[in-house]
Amino acid sequence: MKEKNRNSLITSLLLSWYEKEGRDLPWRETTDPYKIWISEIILQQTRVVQGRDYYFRFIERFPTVESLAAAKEDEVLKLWQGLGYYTRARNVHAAAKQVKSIFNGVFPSTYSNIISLRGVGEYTAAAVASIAFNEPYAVVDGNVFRVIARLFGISLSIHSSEGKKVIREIAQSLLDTQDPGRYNQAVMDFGALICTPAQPKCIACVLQDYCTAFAGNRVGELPVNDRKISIRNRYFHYFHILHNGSTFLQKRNGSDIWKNLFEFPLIETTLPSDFTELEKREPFRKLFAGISTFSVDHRLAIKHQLTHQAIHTHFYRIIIPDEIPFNPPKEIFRIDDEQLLEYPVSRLTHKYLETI
DNA sequence: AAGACGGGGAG
DNA sequence: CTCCCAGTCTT
Repeated sequence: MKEKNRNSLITSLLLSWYEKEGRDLPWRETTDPYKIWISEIILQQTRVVQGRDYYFRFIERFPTVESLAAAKEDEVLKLWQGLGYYTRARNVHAAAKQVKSIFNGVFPSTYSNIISLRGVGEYTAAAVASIAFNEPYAVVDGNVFRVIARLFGISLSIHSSEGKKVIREIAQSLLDTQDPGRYNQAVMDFGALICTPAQPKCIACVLQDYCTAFAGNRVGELPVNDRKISIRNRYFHYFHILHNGSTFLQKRNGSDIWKNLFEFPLIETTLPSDFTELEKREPFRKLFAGISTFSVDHRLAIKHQLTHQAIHTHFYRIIIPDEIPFNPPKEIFRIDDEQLLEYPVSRLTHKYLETI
């Protein structure tokens, strides 16, 4: 019973803190489940400041789930350009079509139906179900993990299934079932503003007296994150080809990075490579088959640092004389320069386009 | 259970 | 440079 009192005290302190100090976020002004869903997808692994403008643009272009379902994937990706994790854009589009075909165009109103949508996992389903439909599901995101691990002194890794299970159970036990949506947003704001990853504001914390980590001087050690990421080096050599007043693009596919985004013809190597060395490679000969004379101009070198890979990139501008016929492999298509900006591209390719 | 998936900001 | 952000999906 002591435990129960402590938990309900924590919950009410969290709620009264949120009442005074909670953030003013645009998607909190709506009760439209579609818009709340979009905001939750955009905010996956993404800071509020980074996603905010994307949310406005997305909602303006696609104000309803029907409008999104009717869109072309390229346009959805174009709106997502620069935000990262492009699977979210493809999934959100696919999910809108699911809503249309499976739920008659009406956004589903229960946790189990919401989680059946593409790209919606436990977190997003709990968030939308609680905020838009008042369903009693506690969210567990990075903030919640940190807040609960510290409050309750949980030393289990946040990547272990046991750790996830324990945190999820505590989160659910803290939930205010009268207003689950408000409670969920309160914990997340608390994690984002007070119980931050680095230099948490313990001095100003209303839960200080109830925090196991604070009492044991372990705030800096929790939550336990034993993830070790290795960074892979990759070498991309892009060719901005000019021929007869047009240029050339291709679409990325497979299960690699930037799936379904566009880019210039590319040769990837596992080791650093200069142009002279590239010319000797089979992919280069295949790309420029029959082209004996062309001019080469090294335009840009960029190291693009991502979470799991470092992409060392060179952009070359290749000018092929107009009188020489150029017939690249079929996956590479010809476009006019003015059309270049209509295609969704990675941040990396966009940086190059900004220089020309 | 472990990796892959982006980009940016903070320290 | 490392860490991590309103996570999800694939292997």
